[in-house]
Amino acid sequence: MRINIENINLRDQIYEILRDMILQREIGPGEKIGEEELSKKIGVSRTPFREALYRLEGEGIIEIIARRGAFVRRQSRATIIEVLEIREVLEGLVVRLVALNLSDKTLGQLQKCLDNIKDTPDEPSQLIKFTHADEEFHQLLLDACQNQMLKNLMATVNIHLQFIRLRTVVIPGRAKKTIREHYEILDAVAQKDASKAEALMRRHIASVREYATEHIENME
Amino acid sequence: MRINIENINLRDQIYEILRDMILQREIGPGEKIGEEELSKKIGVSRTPFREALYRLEGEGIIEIIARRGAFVRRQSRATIIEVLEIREVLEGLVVRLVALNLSDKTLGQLQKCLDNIKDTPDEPSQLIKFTHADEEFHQLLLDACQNQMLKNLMATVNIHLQFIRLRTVVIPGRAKKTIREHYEILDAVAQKDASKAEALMRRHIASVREYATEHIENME
DNA sequence: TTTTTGTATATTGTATACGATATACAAAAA
DNA sequence: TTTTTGTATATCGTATACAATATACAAAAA
Repeated sequence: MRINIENINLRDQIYEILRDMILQREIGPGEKIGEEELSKKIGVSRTPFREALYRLEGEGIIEIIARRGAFVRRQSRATIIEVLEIREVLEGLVVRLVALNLSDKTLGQLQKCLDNIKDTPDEPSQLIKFTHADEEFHQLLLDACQNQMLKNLMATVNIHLQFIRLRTVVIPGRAKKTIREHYEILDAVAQKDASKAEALMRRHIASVREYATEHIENME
Repeated sequence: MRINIENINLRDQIYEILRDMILQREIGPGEKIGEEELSKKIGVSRTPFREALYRLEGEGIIEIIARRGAFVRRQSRATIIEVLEIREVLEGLVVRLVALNLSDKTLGQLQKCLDNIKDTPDEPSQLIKFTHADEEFHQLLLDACQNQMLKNLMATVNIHLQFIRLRTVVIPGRAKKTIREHYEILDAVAQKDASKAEALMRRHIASVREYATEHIENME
């Protein structure tokens, strides 16, 4: 018998470092990832570095062009819509699964998450709080859904989403609308009405998608 | 200006070779993929070989254990259900998108696909034909949906499905039921009733999932 | 001046080499 | 006989070395 200690290897660590750097815009869309330069800065050789790059390419985060280099993909309007279409059905599945298998602990966490933000005024200075609350609500649901593969897929989808999330919440009056919809979803989940929860979540996400479809002309 | 010739590099080729080998059961579940041995047999060094392995791990196809090796993942009952839950909503999205954007060519191909098989007797000796027709129907829909990211996700999902597809169709009377359901879906698509098409597809996939839930005790 | 072409340089793609660890097996102890 | 422990071997993880090509820049021609 043997305890499976964490798989400590460089490629996994580098993968996460690069993913986070792209997420945090330390490497922006269209920018090149120089192997020699960045791997040296991190302090590893190119071999595990390139393994990480290849996984990122598989997830559609970067594009590797032979003998030219690895580039962070630009999010075109079409790509954003594609991601949001997928997000709609996957988030719907998440909430359906949660409704079918709800623990008191999860219910409490969701409730608290919404209650914490509900009295915050919808002002520009507070927008980051709404963004965090929004992300936390969806993340709590994801953590509670008992489908590991779905969690993995959503992790990738969320990377793509990160590029537009701030822009979608930042609309006058949108923050309060989001919270109202979250409460409705939570009610359905609490009643274990999986179909209703899924339908509400899909409409919630779809409204974000429709906004993006109309307003985002070209993402930089 | 520069024409983007196919990205000819070894890691992409090796990735496809390994994926197909696993798909065709040339390397079975639980089996080890020896780097030295197999890369030598293919005729490449371990470097691009390992890059391919790392992408496969990211897709959940294999598991890499540090200093032990890469192993084809066994499909547990829980994993199969996870995949089928995801497949249900993604296939639903596929058919919704196709209904919203249907070309005459696609409609013709789908029609022909079903007509070709509809008079085949539902006998054990013919089962492989039903399997092929089933795969072709779903693949035609996927090809026609205009969401590249969805195509990529479904490609991965389909690898996982490959392990159980034959077992799900092989039920007395199931083949004819499948064709009937496919015709109903096609009708909804032809009428451009996206919601109906999606709902029918989801029910269709869900019935496969329910069968798997009940009957598959432990996949080898 | 503008365009073209050749060469130097930098960077990626691939192979090989080296270091670390898990596994197998044999030998010794209980 | 059974269990434990030490060592040899094989295989994986990482680093380095070499090969191929894209890019930049300079020189020459138009």
